[in-house]
Amino acid sequence: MTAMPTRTADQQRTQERARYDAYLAECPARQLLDRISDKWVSLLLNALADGPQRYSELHRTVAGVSQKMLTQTLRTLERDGLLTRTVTAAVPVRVDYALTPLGRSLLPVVAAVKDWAETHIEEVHAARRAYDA
Amino acid sequence: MTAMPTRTADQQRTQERARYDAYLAECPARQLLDRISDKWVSLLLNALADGPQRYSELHRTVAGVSQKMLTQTLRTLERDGLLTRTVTAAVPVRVDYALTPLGRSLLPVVAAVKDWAETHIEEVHAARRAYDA
DNA sequence: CGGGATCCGACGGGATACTG
DNA sequence: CAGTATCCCGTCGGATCCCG
Repeated sequence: MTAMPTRTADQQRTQERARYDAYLAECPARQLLDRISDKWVSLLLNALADGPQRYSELHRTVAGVSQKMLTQTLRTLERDGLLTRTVTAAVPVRVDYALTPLGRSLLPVVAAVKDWAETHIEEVHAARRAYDA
Repeated sequence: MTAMPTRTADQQRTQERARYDAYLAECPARQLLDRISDKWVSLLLNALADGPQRYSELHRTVAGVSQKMLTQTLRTLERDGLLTRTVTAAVPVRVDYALTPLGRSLLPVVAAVKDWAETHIEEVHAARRAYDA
């Protein structure tokens, strides 16, 4: 019995992929992309850019979002320190959301994405038409 | 029988959400975000930033990606005019991928995201720790 | 070497109903 | 008003096998 490799090539690749996944999980850029690429995050950030808004106001401003996703998205943004949640005890209750300085510092990044998109989207569409033909 | 509204409030909201979804589908910024937020897109863009690479090279460079997703992602990027696919007839076949000027113009945007992430990720992590406590 | 085709499990997210 | 809880279905993406 000679020195057989303990792991097959497949097992090695699986392991490497696991390690790469772990690396990506730590990668700051990856984490931020996962955040702002969320369907509702950039919409909410922009909605709050002009000042604080109540839950129901946000629900109206970002008309397409469901209650579940609105709440869930706001929670994660609060957890990440990008916005604050202020509860005013009253009847009925009042909850205001506002950007933190950290959240506000993210606006230019979102704007950069938006700018590239609006400048080059027509080229992309043209490329698609050409490709599909 | 008085003037009853034909649609209930629920139906109206459903319609509005449909309209909003349609609006988002057309929104350039949304489309771009959907692209670059794809798990592998920014990785591939960066991998090709230093010059063209073959399929197998990309497969090794971006170690975590599966064949399926690598091919699929490259196809959509090609369709969007962000990179080119060059087949060299030979045995075995050789396929090279390279960024187009349009794809290259996207690099600064990805870099902006990366910069914010690396600068502020620690604040985000701190905020999470505080929130979880 | 560079894919295409197929199957299938996980999960993201909408709809709905209920609550302090 | 501002949520929470549950169900449920569609899609994404990995695994696997096959091909020119």
